[in-house]
Amino acid sequence: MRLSRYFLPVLKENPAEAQIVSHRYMLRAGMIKQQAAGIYSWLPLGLRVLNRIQQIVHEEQERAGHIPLLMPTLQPADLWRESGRYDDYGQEMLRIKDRQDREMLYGPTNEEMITDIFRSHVNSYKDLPLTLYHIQWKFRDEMRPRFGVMRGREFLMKDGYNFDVDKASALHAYNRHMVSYLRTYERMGLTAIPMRADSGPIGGDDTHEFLVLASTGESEVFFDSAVTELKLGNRDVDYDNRDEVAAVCKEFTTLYARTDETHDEALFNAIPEERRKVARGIEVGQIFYFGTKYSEAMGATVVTADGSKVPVEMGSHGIGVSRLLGAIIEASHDDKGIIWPEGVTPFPVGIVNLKQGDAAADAACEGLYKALAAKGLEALYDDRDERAGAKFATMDLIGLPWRITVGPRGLANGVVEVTSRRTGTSEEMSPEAAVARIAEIYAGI
RNA sequence: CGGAGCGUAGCGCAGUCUGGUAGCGCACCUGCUUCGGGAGCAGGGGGUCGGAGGUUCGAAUCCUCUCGCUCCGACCA
Repeated sequence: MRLSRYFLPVLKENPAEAQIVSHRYMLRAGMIKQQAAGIYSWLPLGLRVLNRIQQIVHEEQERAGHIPLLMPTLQPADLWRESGRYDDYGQEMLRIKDRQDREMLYGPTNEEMITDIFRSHVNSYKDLPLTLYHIQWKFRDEMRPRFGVMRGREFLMKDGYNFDVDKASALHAYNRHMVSYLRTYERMGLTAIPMRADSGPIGGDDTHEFLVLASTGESEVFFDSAVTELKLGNRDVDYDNRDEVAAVCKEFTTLYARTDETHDEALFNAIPEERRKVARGIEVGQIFYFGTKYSEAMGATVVTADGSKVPVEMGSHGIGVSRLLGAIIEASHDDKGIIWPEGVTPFPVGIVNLKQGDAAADAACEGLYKALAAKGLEALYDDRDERAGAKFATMDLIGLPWRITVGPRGLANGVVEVTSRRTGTSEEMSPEAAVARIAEIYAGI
């Protein structure tokens, strides 16, 4: 993408309404525009990151054997009357009437609807296990939206629902989700710690929240510092192997890590003092096992091998997709702007032409741009007629992890500069070597 | 929903207390110079001061109502 033809409305000054760093940078980098309290338009740069995150979520869900579908944002009230939640949900649910005076709602979650889909089409234990998920906009009419996309009223969420014939199978689905989530967050450059959580109004027995440590987090968390060292890495987990999946879960949930809801002072104090940490965290996901709460209420049953009819065992599992943008920025930025991890960056690399209009510089930039494109890497080429300082400032703000700087001075020696946004270190090399370097960095991503 | 603030040009703000017909910086447009970390000079365009009503010769400024947004708290992906 050539910046001169792109739509990237960056702001030099901090908008007054933005109090936390991720909100400020998302506004300043031209990623979002607020339309009402907790409701945002996604501008091109923000949409690119949102799409990257969605793609990673999809890939990891499908790797775990979960099936994507898409349910609507609007739902009929009657479905929610079956579970009893139409009355329970309260003011947070946005209720609407259509022209026929039918009661509708803008979905805050989809347990009822997915259960309806399931009961309409599945009757036998032979069709299980089944996990269906979607990534869809939700609306919760929060009392107090805040912090930009971190607590919006309209937000994009991945929500998945497992259907299993018995509790052991459902718990395997729960574990499968935990492992797939660990991998998902790691691919986004995040350390998200699963913490034993409180089940809240959705109800259920087993539940973990995934928290990203950040000083601006809304939850207080207590943990053994050793949990932050755990990494899933590239290990090849067989998602169908119950013991293997359970072992990974055990590895990641044995050390103490809890939110203030479930914190146990006595257990916490048993941790060696130097590893005892109290911090704040951003909740970026949650997994639940809730058994037959919805299947019983809504008549979602299957016939088992012995011919009896049982309500299916269920769980639901969510990732706050739009919130992740904020969480990633909170976890990865400096005083100049955002620092995107390679996995989610809107563009893999930026090209800065220090002297637009200089024949050699222009030609070298065009050459780099095309050579990168040929390797499947779309660079953001700053071809504006701006001074070097302005171009650097823009690149630093929007946070592309790698920058290739091209100027007449370097070209006279046959070199361009490759700079890491994270470390700030630069290395001179030929344009061909620069392309190869960037391609190598993104080879596994 | 309780508490506290704020709405003046695209953005950041001053002006409001003490009423006299709107200003600064950035951004934008034109020209010249400049050009490896948000350039300089000169010129220019842009605002029914959130909205409605009221007081007054006169309202951004005083009064009433209203809408919106932000922050703290209780609730939440």
